[in-house]
Amino acid sequence: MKNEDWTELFDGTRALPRDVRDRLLKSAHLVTAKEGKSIFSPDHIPDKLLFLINGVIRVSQTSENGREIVLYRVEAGQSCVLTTACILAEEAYNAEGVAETDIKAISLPRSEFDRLVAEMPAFRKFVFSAYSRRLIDLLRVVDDVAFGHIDVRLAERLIALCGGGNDIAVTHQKLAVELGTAREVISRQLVEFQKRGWLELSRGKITLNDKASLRKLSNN
Amino acid sequence: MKNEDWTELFDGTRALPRDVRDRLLKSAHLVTAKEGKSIFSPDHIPDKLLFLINGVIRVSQTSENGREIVLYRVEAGQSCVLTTACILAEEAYNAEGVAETDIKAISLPRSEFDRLVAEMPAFRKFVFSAYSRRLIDLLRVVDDVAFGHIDVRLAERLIALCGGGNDIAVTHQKLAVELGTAREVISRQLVEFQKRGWLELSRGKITLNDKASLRKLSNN
DNA sequence: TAAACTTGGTGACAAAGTTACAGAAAGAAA
DNA sequence: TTTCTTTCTGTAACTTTGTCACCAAGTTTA
Repeated sequence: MKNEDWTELFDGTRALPRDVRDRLLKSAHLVTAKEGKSIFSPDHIPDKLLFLINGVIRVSQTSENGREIVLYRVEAGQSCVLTTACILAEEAYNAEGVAETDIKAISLPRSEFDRLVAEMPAFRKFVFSAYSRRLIDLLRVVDDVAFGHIDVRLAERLIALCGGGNDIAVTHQKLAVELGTAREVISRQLVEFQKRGWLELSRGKITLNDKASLRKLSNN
Repeated sequence: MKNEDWTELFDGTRALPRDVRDRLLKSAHLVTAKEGKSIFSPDHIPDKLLFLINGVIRVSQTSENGREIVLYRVEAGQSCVLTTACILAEEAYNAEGVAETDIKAISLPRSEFDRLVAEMPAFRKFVFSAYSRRLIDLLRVVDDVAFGHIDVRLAERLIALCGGGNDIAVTHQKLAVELGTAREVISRQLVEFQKRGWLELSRGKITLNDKASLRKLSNN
């Protein structure tokens, strides 16, 4: 991307008056990160608000005994509010954001963030909207983990990850992290799906043969 | 409580200038609800911000198949932000807030809420603080449900619920809802604790005999 | 090529959730 | 009071999920 007007890309900034947007173009700056880079973690909480232009940030949580669960993903056009939330709260938490792809984002200083929230109703709405989005994402995770069945959740996730195509490049361990369970549980379930002819397994790759059945199991 | 200055009771309003507080005393009004009353639910989302003066609101989530889990509690001096969050997001969610005791609260109209967030840094900080508090509460719930062991979680909850004393007036079913599990699982675990001499069971009541052991199991 | 690491397969077992009842205690109705 | 009804608890059998231990095949590194 050329050095274009990124304020055009976000709901929260597109609606702002021209002079404010020009101010933003000066005060904020572009940051990039390679795939796999940690964007925030308990050790490293940035004091900026991130607006994601390109790529995906995967936010996950790791337990004491090392198991991990994916909470949600921040996609292009969205902002990463968990960090700003957690600057205020001084309680311990163990969520981490990792660049799932190479990413490009706008980094907005806290002072400017505060000022925008104060002065611009459109921006305020965007921020609150982002918060509620994440709250609801988490409600969904709680529901899934507490009450969901592993076969349904796995089918759901496979459909979500294939993205139009039929192949998914993913290890059983990665899928286990998606759902917050153990690798063996995923392997078992995948073999079961394979027996039903719904998919083919190979090292590091899953080929979906019968998306309809998977979709049916996952109720979408 | 007499018709006092409730703005003194909240972090978010105590720090405001006198004239703003006087304005609030006029625009907001006192609401009360009896124990057991539903404060908000998917069917009924109030468009006000609630400031809780007295009592406790229990926020829980119910699954399709009827099982339920307690997410967190809103206590006196806190505000109930989940509702405001969810007005914006149009996605479905199934959290409900129920008055766990008789409650007394201040109801602030949305317009006034917006204005305060815009104009008053102290209020803004309070609101963001409330959001992050809930986000972190939910992170904790996810961690517990996904990775926690039921004996540890139950011990923890028993210690939290006894509140200084030794008796807890609660049914096994209620405890199951606290942890998002089944009644039978709780019964089984309570019998185990009883065998170890940590507590006594009777209908609708649990008497803790050895809080130290429970506390040790729950790692606090 | 050999060694080290990653990925996946498997069996045995433990923990937690489900199903299906039964009986005791408390409260309401006759 | 006695009977009926509801609520609460106990329990056994079974299924699902999570854990542990270990091995084998593929991949990368030395």
